[in-house]
Amino acid sequence: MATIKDVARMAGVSQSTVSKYINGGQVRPANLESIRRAIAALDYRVNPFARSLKTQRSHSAGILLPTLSVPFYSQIFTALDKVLRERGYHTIISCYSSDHGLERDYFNFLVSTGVDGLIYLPENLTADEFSEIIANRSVPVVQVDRAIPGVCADAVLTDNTEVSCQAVSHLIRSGHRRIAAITGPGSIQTARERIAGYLRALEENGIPYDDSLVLRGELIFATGYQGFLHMMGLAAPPTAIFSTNSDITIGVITAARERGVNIPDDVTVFGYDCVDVCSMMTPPLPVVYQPEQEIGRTAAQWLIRRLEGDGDPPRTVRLKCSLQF
Amino acid sequence: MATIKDVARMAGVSQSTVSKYINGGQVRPANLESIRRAIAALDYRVNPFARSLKTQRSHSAGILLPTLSVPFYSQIFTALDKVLRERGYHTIISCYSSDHGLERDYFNFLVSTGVDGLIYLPENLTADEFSEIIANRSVPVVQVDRAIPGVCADAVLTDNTEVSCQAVSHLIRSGHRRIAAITGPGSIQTARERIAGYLRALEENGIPYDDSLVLRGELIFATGYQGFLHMMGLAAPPTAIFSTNSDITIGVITAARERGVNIPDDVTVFGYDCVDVCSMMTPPLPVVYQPEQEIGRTAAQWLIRRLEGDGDPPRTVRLKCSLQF
DNA sequence: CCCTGAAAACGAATCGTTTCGCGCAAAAAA
DNA sequence: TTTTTTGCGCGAAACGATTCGTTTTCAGGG
Repeated sequence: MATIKDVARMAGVSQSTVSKYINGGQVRPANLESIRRAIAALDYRVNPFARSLKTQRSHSAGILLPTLSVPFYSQIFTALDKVLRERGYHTIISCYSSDHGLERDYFNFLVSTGVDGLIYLPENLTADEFSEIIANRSVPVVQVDRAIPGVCADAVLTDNTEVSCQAVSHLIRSGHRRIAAITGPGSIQTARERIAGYLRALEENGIPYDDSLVLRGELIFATGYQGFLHMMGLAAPPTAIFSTNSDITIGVITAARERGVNIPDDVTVFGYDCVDVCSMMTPPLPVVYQPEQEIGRTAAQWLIRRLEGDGDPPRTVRLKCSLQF
Repeated sequence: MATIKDVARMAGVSQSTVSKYINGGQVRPANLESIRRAIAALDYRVNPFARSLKTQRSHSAGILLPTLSVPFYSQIFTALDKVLRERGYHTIISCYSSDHGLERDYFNFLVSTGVDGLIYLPENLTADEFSEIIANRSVPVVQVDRAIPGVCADAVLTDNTEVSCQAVSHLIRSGHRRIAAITGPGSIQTARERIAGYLRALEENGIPYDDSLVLRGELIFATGYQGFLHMMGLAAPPTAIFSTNSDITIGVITAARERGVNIPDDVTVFGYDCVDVCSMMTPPLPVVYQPEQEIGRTAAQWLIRRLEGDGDPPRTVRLKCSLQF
């Protein structure tokens, strides 16, 4: 492989001039041409490792999230990636499968890999673990969808509580009084917020809270599937279910189909995410739409700002979700 | 940031000894302990750039694919990533949005980024473009799901023709004679193969081929949606539709719902991929299941083998798909 | 007590860039 | 023409690890 030295020799200039050429500095037209030719002749390409060693930058951003198998996350990623790429960054991705140990390890690994910055969708990490890994390293982090309490870093979130309240209120207006909620574990911020919205809607409408109608579990198919069976087995089953995650929703619907329970005649289901799947149901499922594109774009833009040296105090934004019928 | 030099000084040994310690060589117990302490005291971490410059390896694998928004791809990625991570590689991902220009650019970019190897799901690149980018660089490439004709590299594929033939034969056995196929553009290998299977099934069952029943378009929602409307508008509409992609299937079903066409009473739909979504339909959609896990795992394992120096001639495997009712 | 040989430490060179200060020459101002 | 400015090229010193050939260390045997 040819090096910058070879190019310099062949072009009859010094290394520094070639370097300047490569990085867009001023070079005399005559030299410019001979360097161009030498590079072409030698098929020279910059060695990224040497460059990074010198600059201490890799032009890469780490993305740490639970999984890409959930459309909500993969959509966010797609939007992220587009923006980052346009700015010359590539993305190093890590999925920790909702495993606390892996989450910590990958976070660590990612940081020591030399990423310039990090976009992070947290789940189990504590503020202490976070600080310990980041230590006195200068790696900007943008949190997405959830924020670790006590961590000092940007966060791009959604208005879970607000939109959940709207969704449940909508069910109440449609005449439902016994409304179940199937959601993620209490350790996950978004799950807590969505339940908070659910509770607020009940309260605002004077409906007493029934503990047996709220179910928490992992954010997976089985939670919805079994949750549905559980709810239908109650002495007084709900007439509507607020399902706060796409996998859970698919589980709920599959269980209903297998049991011959008709949606929405026998029980109404309100979903979250994966709008296209919900809208292909007969009739379409009402659903909470989250602005994945905007979330991803915003997070990427914020990270880039930090990478360009913005030292302002961390900020948080709550993007608006909407109901889709 | 502390360097290996600082550690050496504090521990009272030479750099090379510290290096040996880090990389798991033999070190005298006394030194071992003092190095350990120095590293902890200084919070020293290996500088990945310096290491890579020296070794010319980054311990990273590039993944180049059309998008992660399609479950089939994201599932493959998930499986890939797991295997690679376990072996200490991180993954740099690039989605080219089915755009020929981006595909070429990102391929180039990825290679010049310094990845050790590449897992590649190709779409538009020609063998010439491929060779020009790879040139005399020693970056092993494993192709996935599709293979560029004339390119000399490993390929992990599925038996598209075979399973498509089975699917269509199944429809025929159920009494269908007018079966439509909605599929990807002819430029995509898998689309061609699936149509080949469709044709073989017709032929084996003595059903004449009707050109108006085969529709090619992009692998997106709109193709299915409009394809469905088109088919139903024919003078003699089909009684079954073989839909060879998940987004297309969702489009087909949405269009059917909006038009009040009942599936499967009015028209039968046979899907491809996204088994969980298909199985939540009432009744479940029959569907071709592709072994995403196995595809991803195999590709990752093959790449690792190459990275470990395996110089055998390239191989190709066709993994078996199955029908799911 | 010395010698021997293997194990481990050493020091310097190297990987391929970028950067910094200096100097020269040509263009602009006097 | 002389002086000042400006524009570019040059050479050498980093960046922080690994590696290689050589020297030191230290048991154990004679």
